[in-house]
Amino acid sequence: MATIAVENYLKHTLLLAQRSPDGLVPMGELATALQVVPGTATTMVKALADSGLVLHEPRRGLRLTVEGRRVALNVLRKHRLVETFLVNVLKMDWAQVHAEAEQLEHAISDAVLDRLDALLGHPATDPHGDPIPSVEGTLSSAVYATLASCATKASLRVVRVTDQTADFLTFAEAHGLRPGAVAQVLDRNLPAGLVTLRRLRSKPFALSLAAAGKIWVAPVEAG
Amino acid sequence: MATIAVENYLKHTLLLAQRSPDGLVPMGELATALQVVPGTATTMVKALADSGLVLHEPRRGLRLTVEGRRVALNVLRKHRLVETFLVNVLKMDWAQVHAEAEQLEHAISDAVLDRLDALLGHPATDPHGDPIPSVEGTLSSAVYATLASCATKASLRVVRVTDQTADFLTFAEAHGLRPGAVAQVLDRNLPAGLVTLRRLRSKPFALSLAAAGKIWVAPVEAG
DNA sequence: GGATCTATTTTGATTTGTCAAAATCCATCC
DNA sequence: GGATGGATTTTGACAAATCAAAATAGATCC
Ligand SMILES: [Mn+2]
Ligand SMILES: [Mn+2]
Ligand SMILES: [Mn+2]
Ligand SMILES: [Mn+2]
Repeated sequence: MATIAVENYLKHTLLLAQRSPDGLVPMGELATALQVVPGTATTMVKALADSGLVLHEPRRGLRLTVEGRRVALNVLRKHRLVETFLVNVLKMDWAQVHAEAEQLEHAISDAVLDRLDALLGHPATDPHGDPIPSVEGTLSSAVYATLASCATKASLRVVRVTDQTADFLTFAEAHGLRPGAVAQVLDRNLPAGLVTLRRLRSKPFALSLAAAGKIWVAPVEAG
Repeated sequence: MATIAVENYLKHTLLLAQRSPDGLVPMGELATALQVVPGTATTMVKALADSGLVLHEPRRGLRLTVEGRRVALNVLRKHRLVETFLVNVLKMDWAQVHAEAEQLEHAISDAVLDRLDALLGHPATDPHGDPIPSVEGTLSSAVYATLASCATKASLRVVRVTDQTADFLTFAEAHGLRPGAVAQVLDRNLPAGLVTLRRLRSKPFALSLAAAGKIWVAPVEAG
């Protein structure tokens, strides 16, 4: 069985590999994500490579093997289903559940996972709009526009909020920016780095381009 | 924060101290319960004593400090509430949930614990009839008769099944011996070590005195 | 092409939790 | 009172995961 540390290394490797065309994850990015010093990541990655869970290309980075990806997807599925349970069933704050799931993802058996999945009605996404890997190991990689890149004036549906920090999620929540909400970009001022937004029947407000880029949106008529 | 190992040592110390009038737990019993060799338990207990969680009386045993007992009760509360959740909400087999809870008890935060407790309606006992410690840290120590010690012929209500092994629980379940069930002892043959039992409107069956001693019962009119 | 800078790796050490096996204590039994 | 035996402790070793700091490899920039 994979230890908690191994599960965390594999899960973060999967997440970092997503935004890298060749799936190669630099050692430094992995170390930062896991909050360890670079030397620790190197040591661990070599051990993971010995176990056949990753391929280590010295000085270039690492990538998951098929087996490593299988384990990582299972952990990610647990993480996101647990978050969904905590929000939908236990009614916890969506800003808190990431930290909780970070622990629970390692303690839940596959048997409990299946029951949770059924109880929740086999959800496709978690409370933040993050896709939940299927039991078979498929993970949606759909890419959307963001409030920093979308057309102005059009009505758009929020589909995903890609920042797990409690502060950002609390801010988003306060302005009604959760998956399902409808909003339109009134104005985008690139020199100032500001986006002005209005939710359906609410007062307009502004946020930075950096913050806007974390909110993914889709046309209202779709799905 | 206490590590998983520390939490397990404290929880098992609490459980073993329950059936010892002075609360002193011999090192060997603790080692057996935790499935480690005696030397490992000695080493760990000395570390726990340094942390102020137990008192170590060399060659005699150990006992929990007030702080150690507080931590142990919190872990036990998590264990038993998780078992209750797994059986009552996720409809899992009561023979499986002990092993699941053994992991989950270390991954659940106090915030999640409170929500679970509310969702379950603040239960007093878990699916096996084991008392759930209160948030304030009180734990019922009520002692009942067992099918090995109770009066014969009288109708009795099962209140607790004190063996967590899957085999025994599956056997008990198969004969309807779960908390709430009503049964009577038809006969007790001490030389043969056999107890003959009948549940309400069911065929009589026999089990060993050892097995009968694990089923706790109370008069039907009580509680 | 050589100096410089940065990411990565290596080295040596530490913490936590464990085992195997030897040493020791102490209660009990003649 | 001394021998015996079982429980406990000690000793030495090990695996997993980590850090601090030194060494190294590559890329980049004159
Ligand atoms: Mn985690
Ligand atoms: Mn999420
Ligand atoms: Mn446990
Ligand atoms: Mn129980």
